Amino acid sequence: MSDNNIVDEIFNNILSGKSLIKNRRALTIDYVPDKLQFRDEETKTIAQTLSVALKGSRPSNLLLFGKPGTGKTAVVKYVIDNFIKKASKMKMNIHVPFINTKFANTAYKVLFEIAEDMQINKAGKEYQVYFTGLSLGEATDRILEYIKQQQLHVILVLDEIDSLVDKNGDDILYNFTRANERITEGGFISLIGISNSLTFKDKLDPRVRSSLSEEELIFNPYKINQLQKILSERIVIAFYENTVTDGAINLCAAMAGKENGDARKAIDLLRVAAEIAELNNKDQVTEDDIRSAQYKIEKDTNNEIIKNSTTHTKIIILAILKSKQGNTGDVYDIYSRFCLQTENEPLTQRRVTQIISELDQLGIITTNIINQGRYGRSQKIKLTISTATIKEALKDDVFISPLVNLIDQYNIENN
DNA sequence: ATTCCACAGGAAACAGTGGTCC
DNA sequence: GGACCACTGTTTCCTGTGGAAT
Repeated sequence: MSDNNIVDEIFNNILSGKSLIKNRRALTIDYVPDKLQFRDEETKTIAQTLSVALKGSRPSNLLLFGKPGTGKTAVVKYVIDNFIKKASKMKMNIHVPFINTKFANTAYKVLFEIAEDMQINKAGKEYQVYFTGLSLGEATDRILEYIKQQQLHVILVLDEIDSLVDKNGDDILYNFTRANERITEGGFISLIGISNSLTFKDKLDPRVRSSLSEEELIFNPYKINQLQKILSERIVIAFYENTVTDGAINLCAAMAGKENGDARKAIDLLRVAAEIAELNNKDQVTEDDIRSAQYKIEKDTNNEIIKNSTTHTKIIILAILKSKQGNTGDVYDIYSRFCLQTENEPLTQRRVTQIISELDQLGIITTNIINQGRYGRSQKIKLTISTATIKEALKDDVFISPLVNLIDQYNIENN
């Protein structure tokens, strides 16, 4: 069969094939349903806190904790959507910049995003926060001055606040929790922090901690039966009738339940499974499709991570692959040799340790600290992905592919 | 009880880059 | 055009760790 026929077949299959999904947006991360399940108490608390703050024209800060996919962001977005509608009816002057600090990952980027979101950058040159060039102090001053002049009520939402503080410290939070002392008349800023880490608070300056966590909410992970209900409800919105089997829903909930009760993951798994079923021209999403989806998501994620890594990270991955002992020293030796072979200046051991720990966080490898007494302390490093995945991801990298061939030779010699 | 190994990982500093301001 | 600013990736320096060896 020629390539053209394969393309034709796939094209025809997809276009003429049965569609299982009727509302794709309902299966994306940004979708906020009309009614949120199992989070009534949390919704009430946030709405109450904000209502009281707006009624009394005074700030009120909130801190939300919970593992990924426990509905923190969805609940906040849900409350805020309703708030904005209400406020515009009542002609209240409120602004709600929603900043994901995983993307706006420096203090300055957060300030820039706030200015963009509140359209401060269109308000006049004296308030403008440029993409770069200003000092942090000047950028903060301009935003606060604008809030003061316009007498705005601002509810600043910082999503993934823990990653911002990890990287940049809590200076920006300090500035904003203290800002109201400077905006004495008219406007004010309330802060809602959303954190994936429960220990995040310990990293804060005591003054920031006390004012930021006036009110705290913990989002517990969803249980498997709750995930089943969430999925069932979402399926009604997103899928045509009878297109997802009960078995598929149960397996999907069980898989996501095992990983911290992550509802986002459950919905994502379902979406990919449905796409696989559609591609195969099936009438229903079954358990097999869920399993295939799980495999595809893992494979695609790892492939993307490796492909987009720097040359040094790629060489380190290959060094781990080649290392027999799998300890830091051995991996560093092999890495240094690989660098010489590819005419790269090797990084220091300190930096390599850092990269290894980053790979651990990404789930590409696992590390275990082992103590060998007199023979020191080291990490046992193991790859969690297959050699085939690594080779597939690196095959198009002209600088690295000679090393991949070298690993192949090594494997043949050792078999 | 003390020494020693082989690191882990925090803190600070630095270089290079890309931007604005005056 | 030079001063100034922030960001990223890195190096340098340093302290801490825990169990085997002495």
